[in-house]
Amino acid sequence: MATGGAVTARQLARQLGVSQSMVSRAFDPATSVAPAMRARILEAAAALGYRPNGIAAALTRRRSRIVGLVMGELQNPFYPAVLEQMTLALQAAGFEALLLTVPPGQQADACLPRLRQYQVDAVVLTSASLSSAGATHWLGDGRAAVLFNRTASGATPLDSVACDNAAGARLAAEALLDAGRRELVFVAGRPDTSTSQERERGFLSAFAARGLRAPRRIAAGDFSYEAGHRAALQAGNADGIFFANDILALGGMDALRHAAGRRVPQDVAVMGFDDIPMAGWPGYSLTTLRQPVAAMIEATIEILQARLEGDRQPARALRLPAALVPRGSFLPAA
Amino acid sequence: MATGGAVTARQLARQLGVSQSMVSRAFDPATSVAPAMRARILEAAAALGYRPNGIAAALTRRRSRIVGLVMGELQNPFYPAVLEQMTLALQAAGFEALLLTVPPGQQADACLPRLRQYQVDAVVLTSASLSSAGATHWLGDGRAAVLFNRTASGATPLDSVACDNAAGARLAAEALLDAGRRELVFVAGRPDTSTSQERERGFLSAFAARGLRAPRRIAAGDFSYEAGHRAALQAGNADGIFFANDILALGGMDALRHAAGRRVPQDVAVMGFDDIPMAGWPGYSLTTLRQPVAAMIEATIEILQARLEGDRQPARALRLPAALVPRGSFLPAA
DNA sequence: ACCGTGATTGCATACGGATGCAAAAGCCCT
DNA sequence: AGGGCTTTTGCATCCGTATGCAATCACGGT
Repeated sequence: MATGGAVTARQLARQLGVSQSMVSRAFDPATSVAPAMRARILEAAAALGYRPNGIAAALTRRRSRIVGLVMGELQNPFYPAVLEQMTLALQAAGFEALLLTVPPGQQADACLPRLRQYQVDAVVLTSASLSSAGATHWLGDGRAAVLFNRTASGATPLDSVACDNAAGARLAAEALLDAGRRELVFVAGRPDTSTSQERERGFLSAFAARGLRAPRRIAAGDFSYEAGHRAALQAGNADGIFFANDILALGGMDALRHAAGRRVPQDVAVMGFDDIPMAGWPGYSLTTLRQPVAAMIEATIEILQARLEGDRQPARALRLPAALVPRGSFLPAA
Repeated sequence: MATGGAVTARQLARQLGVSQSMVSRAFDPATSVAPAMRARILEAAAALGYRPNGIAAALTRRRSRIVGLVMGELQNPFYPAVLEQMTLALQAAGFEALLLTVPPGQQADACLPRLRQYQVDAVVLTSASLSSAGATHWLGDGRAAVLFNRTASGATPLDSVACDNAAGARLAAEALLDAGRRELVFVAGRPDTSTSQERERGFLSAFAARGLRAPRRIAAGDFSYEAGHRAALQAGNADGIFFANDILALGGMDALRHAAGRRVPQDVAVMGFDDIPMAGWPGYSLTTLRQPVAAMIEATIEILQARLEGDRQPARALRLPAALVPRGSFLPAA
């Protein structure tokens, strides 16, 4: 805290000959203060550099306006942009973001005590999840929690915001099938993630709808470049591969071209999911499905605020549509 | 804060028949409490899920144990790993990380009031900087600040931790020259960053030392893939290009290969700086200089702690050596 | 058994603001 | 001018913990 020369509300008040409460109220737009008085206080505050002590305010208000941001998978290039936009959006909504990192694939439960200790109002779990017990306990305290880019498993009572992975993956399958590709392969990522599962389900559903037999499935095991690379080497003579995300697809493309000697897209069409920045690089030019990140973040924050204001509706799983981004790694029939 | 069912020190104390102060002291390893008493309290605390309220503690202790992490350039793939390791290291040192984002190239001064309001103990500025006035004011409050991967400009009294950009860049120049490359080009990034400036200086110094005329310089203007791509297209028939960082180099390589029809490394050797994950991908296999990220983070935190404990020495600019990572985009003579 | 000394413990208060409640001040209308 | 109301304002108190100070305790030495 190091309250070096920090001016306090009392000092400001004394100097103005008013009570400390008035200073406090002047900063709360919801309370009624005579306009002249408020102006006088705010002006003096600006002059002296006074700003209410957020820590002290949190103590009495019993709300810290701090949101915990729990990130798994930071090394996936999809997330830096999310992180950046998310912190900006939180700031715009009047929150601060406390950043926690969780080893990929691990439950975020271990972070809860620390978040609780710092009286965080809410958590956004990005590619991380919470045990059902952890979630219930957390929510029971009147705190909020939203899963971002994950959906709650089973009966875990958590709100979630994600893109419609299944529908997006189905678009991918349909585009590949419409282009006449028949030897298709799905490369799965981390098996315990809702993203990988939903994308697989959506991809398969297109085959079922057309009465085609299910495509081959290769388990990459992980959402990494290396895993995609390894997986692609097992794809044999497939003429189309849909990877559960872009980073897998990039590894896969490199393997296909440099190790397997196959041409993309002539010999094999490649599609990914997320639309990370590198997907657009000319060296890859990866056809993919774009997640509506900005809209997802906006929705996340709206849910958060509603919950903090006491919304007690049952948890919702919000899904926003993914958009097909055609690029050189596979040009869908127009 | 939402202190739902949160147990307070008083409740715990009452239940144990001791005073609230004892509970407080039991959690502070520095105070002397009868071992049996401490054990009893900690045990009961664990049973009831009590943890001291960090917000309240911050208020009395006048230290929040929160560190502001100001990030510019999050879209540069060098930073996610930094961010991840930094938060983990901060956590290990008993701090929480408050994440703020700053538009690239902008001073971080605008964040200070918000950080001050939340009584942050210290700031780590990663690829962002502070005006001299802002720094002085901040430090004057008894708070700490460390620049990471930047060095303070002019008389700004800030500690900084960075890798030895000049020495690293000189290594690059020497390797290229030793391999007989003569038509060299330096591609600069954001002109107002210490990283770009120091790398340029180091690169040039090798030429001066050998009595060679300075290499050509192309200003990319920015540390982005696109900027690197554009810059490379102006490189003409250079036989070696050193880009101010990896992301520029990747854009450059793609431009050289796909747009300029030049082979890397046969026609033109390419080197970057940072060693981001993609530099190791087979499609690029970029020879680069690796920043000692782990050591840099460790040093950052040590400085932070020393300053918070009252260290008043003049600001230091710590530099850790970068290591040459030879890859396919240019194989230095052994 | 008594005193001195250092280790434990409890008491009271402070940290900086928010807020319920009651007093004070305006305001409108008759 | 006076009564009934609505705003404004000040007072007092509380949020949950840390900590200086004084009281209490345990224990060794004589």
